[in-house]
Amino acid sequence: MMIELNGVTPVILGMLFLGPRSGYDIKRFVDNSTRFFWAASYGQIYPELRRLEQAGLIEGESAPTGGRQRRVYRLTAAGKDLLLDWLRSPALSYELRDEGLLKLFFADALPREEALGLFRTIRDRHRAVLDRLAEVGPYAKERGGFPYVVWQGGQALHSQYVAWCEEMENRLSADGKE
Amino acid sequence: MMIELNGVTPVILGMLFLGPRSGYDIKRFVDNSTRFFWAASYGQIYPELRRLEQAGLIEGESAPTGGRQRRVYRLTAAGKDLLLDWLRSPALSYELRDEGLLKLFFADALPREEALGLFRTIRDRHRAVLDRLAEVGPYAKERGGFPYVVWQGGQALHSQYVAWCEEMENRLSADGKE
DNA sequence: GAGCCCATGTAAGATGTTACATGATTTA
DNA sequence: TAAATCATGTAACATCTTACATGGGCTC
Repeated sequence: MMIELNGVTPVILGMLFLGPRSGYDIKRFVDNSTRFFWAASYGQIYPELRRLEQAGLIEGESAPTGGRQRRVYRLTAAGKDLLLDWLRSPALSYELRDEGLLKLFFADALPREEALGLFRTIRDRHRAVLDRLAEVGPYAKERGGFPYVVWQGGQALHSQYVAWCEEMENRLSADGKE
Repeated sequence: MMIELNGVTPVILGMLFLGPRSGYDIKRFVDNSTRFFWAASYGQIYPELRRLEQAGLIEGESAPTGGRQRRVYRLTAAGKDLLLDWLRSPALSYELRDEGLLKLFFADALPREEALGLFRTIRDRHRAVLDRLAEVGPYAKERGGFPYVVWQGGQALHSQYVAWCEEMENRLSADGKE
């Protein structure tokens, strides 16, 4: 019953709460949803599926597609309990690793024109994220519920980045100095 | 001359561009500045300082405080060049790991009241970040330049999180459903 | 003189990504 | 029939954090 949670545990429990899935399905779904704020790789997913099954938190069933092997997992009652425990736990980690902001932080080393160019580069990066979000938007909307709420949050967040870059570039271009 | 850049390389080059510093100084400065979007630990900093010195990108000088050993590094011309190369490189990684959004994503598993409570928890987390930012604000402002620009960006970003949480909680409380 | 800060450093472990291996099925 | 996709899995690698060891100096 006592099981250590690692980075991928809640993702798997949560994804299986949304419905039975294979490891492959989980990976694909993650890449179109939580990927924007929480990634997961095969190297984490497959070993963890077996660990969680051994602990009785999920149950796997062979469900081949033709001759193609496939193992679909579903959440057990114990697994649902653990998901709820995690959702109710006070811990809320937050880690950001943003090379754009890091470059901007040291941009005084660059000639001013190039430094201001960073705003455009960063803006474009977040536009690309917005494009990606727009691609998955229809699925998020169709699904509804909290996943769609979070999708809207992502839009707001990256739109804010874009707006901030444009505002800052304009402001700093206007002044000779900041 | 050919040297691999790792996660801590640009931080060290950038910090030494801002002025000569010891490893300890770098760590302390990072924790009050880039930490918000780019962390660095002793386990990365000290080995990297030696590697960069061997490569001729930085130069260390013993500068003890009384009998207390201390080694202060400064950027060489080659180091400055590498910093500029990095600043001009097109790559801009971005990774977010936000347990708050992850919980929100799976919040349909919770009773509605508790799910809405997540907005308050997340909001408080970002208020705490804003408090931390406010603490270092005076130093950022005094320093000015791009570090201060980035500090303002951090404020905008986390204020946006706070505002979004409050807006969403109100909106979803108003509807019986979303 | 106890406890905290300065200062350097590393070992061990946790974590995560990448790339590949395998093999079946579907699509062009 | 070649290429893409489905599907599982792991080994090797890269990365990063934590905790500790060491020792001097400062403050109460």
